[in-house]
Amino acid sequence: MILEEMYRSGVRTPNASQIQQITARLSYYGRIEGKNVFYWFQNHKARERQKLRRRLCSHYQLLYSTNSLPHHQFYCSQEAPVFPLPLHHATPSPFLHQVSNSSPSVPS
Amino acid sequence: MILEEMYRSGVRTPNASQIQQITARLSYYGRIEGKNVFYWFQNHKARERQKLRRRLCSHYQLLYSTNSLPHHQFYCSQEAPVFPLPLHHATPSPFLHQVSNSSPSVPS
DNA sequence: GCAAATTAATGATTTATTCAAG
DNA sequence: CTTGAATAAATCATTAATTTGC
Repeated sequence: MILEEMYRSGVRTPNASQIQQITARLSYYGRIEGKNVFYWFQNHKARERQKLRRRLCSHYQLLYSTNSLPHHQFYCSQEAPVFPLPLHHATPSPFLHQVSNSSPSVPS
Repeated sequence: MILEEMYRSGVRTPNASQIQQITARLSYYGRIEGKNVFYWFQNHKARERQKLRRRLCSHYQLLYSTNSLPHHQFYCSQEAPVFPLPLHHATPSPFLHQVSNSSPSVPS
């Protein structure tokens, strides 16, 4: 419960000193080592991502099968949205505009 | 997924004809233009760097607090790789074993 | 009820990848 | 181009839950 609370409040990859603290706190309840805390966060983070990915996956499969929509933005990790969406519409930003203008090597 | 596969296999700044090819391939799944592919690679490259920088940054913070090593000595420093952790049983991998011996920073 | 068998969850280890430094 | 370090992803191993046949 303590670890999940920490995870919920944003802890993902605690550094050595954080791990120290957490371990100290948990050791009240029984024998535990820093590596156990380390592994817990590794595994928990990975498995949360996995769950999210599965959810999105089935969602997009659904969309795909019903609407023939492309399933862009397949999964997003907490800190880094991975697949950007194709822009289907209008008005590129000035910067983008400039890039595309000065770069005929990247045609539409 | 396709783009990440390409990125993983080394594509970073595709040239015009590469972008053309990629765009053609992706257009199977929906509307997409060359600039979207171009931007994707720009952004993905940048964000991967960002992530790494964050990681290194927190690592440096840690070292500072524990060892007071200057940045440029860090990678050469003999002691103080931080993670992976000690194994307690059976034939640990050479890698982990070596690290755990030299890494007191996340003790049990 | 109650073990054996099966499935799910969790802990631990290995592998693959990323960027930057040399 | 190679190497080091961090760590995400995949996998292996073990423990907990659940199901099944009696």
